[in-house]
Amino acid sequence: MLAVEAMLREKNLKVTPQRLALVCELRDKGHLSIEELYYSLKSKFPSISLATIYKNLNAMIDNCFVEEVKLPNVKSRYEISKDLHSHVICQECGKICDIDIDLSSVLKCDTISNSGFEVQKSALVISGTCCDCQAKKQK
Amino acid sequence: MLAVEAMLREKNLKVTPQRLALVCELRDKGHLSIEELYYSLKSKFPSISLATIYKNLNAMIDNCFVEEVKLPNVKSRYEISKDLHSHVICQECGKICDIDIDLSSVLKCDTISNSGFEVQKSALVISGTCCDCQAKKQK
DNA sequence: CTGACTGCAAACGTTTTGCACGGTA
DNA sequence: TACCGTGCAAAACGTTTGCAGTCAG
Repeated sequence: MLAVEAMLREKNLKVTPQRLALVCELRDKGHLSIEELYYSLKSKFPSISLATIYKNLNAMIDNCFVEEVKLPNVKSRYEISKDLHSHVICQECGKICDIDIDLSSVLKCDTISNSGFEVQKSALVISGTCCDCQAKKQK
Repeated sequence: MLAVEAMLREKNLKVTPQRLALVCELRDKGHLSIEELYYSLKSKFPSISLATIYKNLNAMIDNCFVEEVKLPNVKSRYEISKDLHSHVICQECGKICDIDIDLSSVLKCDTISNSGFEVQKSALVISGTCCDCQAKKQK
C-alpha cells in the first residue's frame, strides 16, 4: 500500500481514495476490464463515475504505470506494468492467466537482428481452451 | 483473382465489385486499417460507405477468411488469414511487418502443457524502432 | 426471381471533454 | 492557497443496425 502511494507520488499523481482503490484492485486481481473496475469500485465509492476510471487509467498508462492488454474477441484488460510476461486466454470461459515464457531466443532470431529492428516490447497472447472447459465439452 | 472469387463463393459470399476490391486490397497490401481500406476503396467506388467496409470485414471474419490484428497504441489492422506469423511494429513510423517466427517450442513449454491448456492460436506482436527510424533519431 | 449486398441515415455503445465543486499537498 | 482530481452532463467517436433500392446467382 505504501509502495503504491510512493509510486503514484513519484509520477506526480495525487493519492486520492478512488485512485488508490483502483490501483489496489488492479494489483490484487490483475488484467481487469473497464466494467469490472467500474463495478468493483462502485461498491466502495457509489458516486464514482466511468470518467474517473478512464481518466485515471489514461494518466497511469501515460506514466507507464499501467498497461492495456489487447486480447482477441474480447475487450481490453488493464494491468499494472510488471516484468515481461505473456497471457493465456480461454475462448470458452474467458479466463485469463499470466504466464512466464522466455522469449529472448525468439526475439533474437536472425530475421529481426538482420533487419536492424530494435526490440523494445513484445506481447504474446495464447488462446485456446482451458483444462476445465475441455472437460465440460466432452460431456 | 480467380482464387479470391472461388474462396468467396466457397463461403457463400457473393462476389461484388466492392468486395472483390476489398479482398484484393488486403491481399496486396496486408494489415490495413478501416480508414486505409475506406479511402483506398473510395477512389474506385466514390459512393462506397463505411458500413459496407464494416459489414464485409465482419462477414469475412465470421468465415475465418480475414483476421483482426490488435496492436499496441494504434487501431486494429485487418489481413487475410494465412499461416501463423507474428507482427513487428515500429512505434515511431507505425510501419508494420509480418515475420515468420517458430513459436512451437515456446507453445509446448511445461507451464502450458502441465496446465492442460489446449492451444488453438497465438499472436505475437513485437514493438520497437525500425532501422530507418533509429537512423533518424541519431541525427 | 430471390436472396444477398450496397449505401444512406439513424441508433448505439464506448470514450473523451468541459465545467463546477471538492480534496490533496 | 493553488492545483489536481472527481463526478456530472454533453459531446465526440467508432461501429452497428434498419431500410429501401440494386445486383449477383
